[in-house]
Amino acid sequence: MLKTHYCGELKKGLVGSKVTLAGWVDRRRDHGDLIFIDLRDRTGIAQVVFNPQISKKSHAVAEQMRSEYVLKVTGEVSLRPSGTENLKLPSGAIEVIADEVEILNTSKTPPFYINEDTEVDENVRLKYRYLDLRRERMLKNLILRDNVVKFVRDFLHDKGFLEIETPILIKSTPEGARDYLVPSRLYPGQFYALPQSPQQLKQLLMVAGVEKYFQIAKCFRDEDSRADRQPEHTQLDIEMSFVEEEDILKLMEELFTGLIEKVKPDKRVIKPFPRINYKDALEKYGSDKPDLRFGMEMRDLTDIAGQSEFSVFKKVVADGGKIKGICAQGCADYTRSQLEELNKFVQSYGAGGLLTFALGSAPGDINNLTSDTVKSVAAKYMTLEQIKEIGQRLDAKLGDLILVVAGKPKVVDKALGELRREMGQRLKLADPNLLAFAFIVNFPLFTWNEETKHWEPEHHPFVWPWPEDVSILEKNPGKVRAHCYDIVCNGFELASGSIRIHTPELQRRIFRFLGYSDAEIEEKFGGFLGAFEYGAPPHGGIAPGIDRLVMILAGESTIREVMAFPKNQNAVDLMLEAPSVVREEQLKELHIRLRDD
RNA sequence: GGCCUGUUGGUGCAGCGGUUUAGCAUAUCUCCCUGUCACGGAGAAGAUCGCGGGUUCGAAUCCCGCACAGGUCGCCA
Repeated sequence: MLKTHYCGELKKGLVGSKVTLAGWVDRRRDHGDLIFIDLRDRTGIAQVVFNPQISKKSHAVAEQMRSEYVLKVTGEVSLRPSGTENLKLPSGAIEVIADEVEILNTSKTPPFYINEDTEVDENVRLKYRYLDLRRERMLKNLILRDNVVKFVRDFLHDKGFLEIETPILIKSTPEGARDYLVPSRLYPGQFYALPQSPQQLKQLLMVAGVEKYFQIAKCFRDEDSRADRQPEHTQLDIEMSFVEEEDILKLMEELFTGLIEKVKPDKRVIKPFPRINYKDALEKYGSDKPDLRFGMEMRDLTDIAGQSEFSVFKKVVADGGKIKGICAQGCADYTRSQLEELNKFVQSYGAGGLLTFALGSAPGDINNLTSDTVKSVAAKYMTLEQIKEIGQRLDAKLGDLILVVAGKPKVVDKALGELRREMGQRLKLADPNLLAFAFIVNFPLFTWNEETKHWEPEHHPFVWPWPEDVSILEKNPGKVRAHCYDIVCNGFELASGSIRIHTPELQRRIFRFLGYSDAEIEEKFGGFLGAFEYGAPPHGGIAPGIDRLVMILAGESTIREVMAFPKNQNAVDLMLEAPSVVREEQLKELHIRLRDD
């Protein structure tokens, strides 16, 4: 090794000993005769002093040093003269008096600050990601991610899980997201697909008798990116045989609570994780991934508001719609332009508009509400009693603002749910140190797609329906319940899993119901179903997203901040400049001719 | 594909129709400095204000189009 110690290791105990450090120039402070260098490596920063009276030669070298130069320094660890200690640095009580130094490499002036935590344009950061990762924030995120993955591996190994790799080149299947395809050289016109997840493979491992499997698995989906979605992401893929839903949930709760305790002990977790029915989540929060760090639950007001003379409400009720509201505490003083902003907000989610009731001006009991202190366009078409009743249902007080959306049930839930999220953020209702985990359970097996006019799997086609519902599978598909569960945390879907179908008959029946012909089933899933003829055990699993988990733990707002080399929103790697054109010979080998359209 | 936001020296920001010769901070370069730690001091260099059109006597500033980026809807079993 070119070094005997790491910068972050230097402690008072080493005073008097000779050490050799190697790292990067974080900062140089040149006092003419005396030069201080903050030397940085992965573990931290150590101050190196170049004194011409100790070594004229080293001092001359130090005069040439610039930010990010790579150095090897040898010298004695010394206590700093009293009064010059730096309490901000862990190594601030000591310094290294350099007597030998070598510049291992020079550096151009970096395009942005490595040694300061300032916002830098993400294009520039991604282009120079190798420099961006030198910054403390990124290094911390990489270390956190390593800690998370290590904990998970140890935890699952202790529980008897086998870590098994599955291939990256697999078969394209219908359903789900758009596949990334890889052309086959040996088979003209044929393609591999990159896995959207190792779903079928892990089920086949259960048929193989592995019983407890996990993998830190790369997954690929050729869909548009978001703050929490990238073309490739990492899942903790888990599958177990002879389990019931309860076993998986218990395991996950133990994993996550243990993990937080170990890697983020400063975060608060509510135990046990609440379990919320899918239907209730939509009803109360308008989302299947609610942020449970704050309340502000939605309440149905259709029965009250529908009684009023307000034409908007009457029409919505006549059309079979519903009317729901939330209560924003202390927001009765919102200005017209603030309200208009919120109106636009709900409209962007398809709602006709937002109806507001400002309840008085000063805080007080809702029963003291008077008609002249209610501000709302609907007020004159409603009785004071009706407005009070709405307020009571939403636990509102005087001084609060009631926000109401009316329309088609799905649109109301979506728009008001997003508004709840937005208001929670504006009012800073969510405790940043709280991790509000919850299980979302009792999903329906199918969901009706209005556009294709088909029933589609709510989750995926391998989910085990409740046995007592199997008889109504074809007759009343919307009523079939699924052994399917999500883990949500702070408004993000962190994991998704299910107990799987393990008999070929039922699996075929589901495929047929979803509209596949027997020939298609054979072609797309023949191998998979064949395996199930040979004693497939009951099994199930779950797959938490590592990127999202680490993002939440790191307090970051995009998963790009916890990935070493992410792509931008348009799926471009700005550093490698991928994707790129390839040589004509490569295309020829792959039997590919480009279309020009 | 739709909607919203942004684009000003290397980086971060200000300027939002007229003494602006585009300002500030920081980085960079030169010189000075033996106890700094976001060292300090003096000086220098560095920008056709994303691109293209238009309005105007006059545009970084107003309008239109385009590009790029971010957020989001659609999409994401």
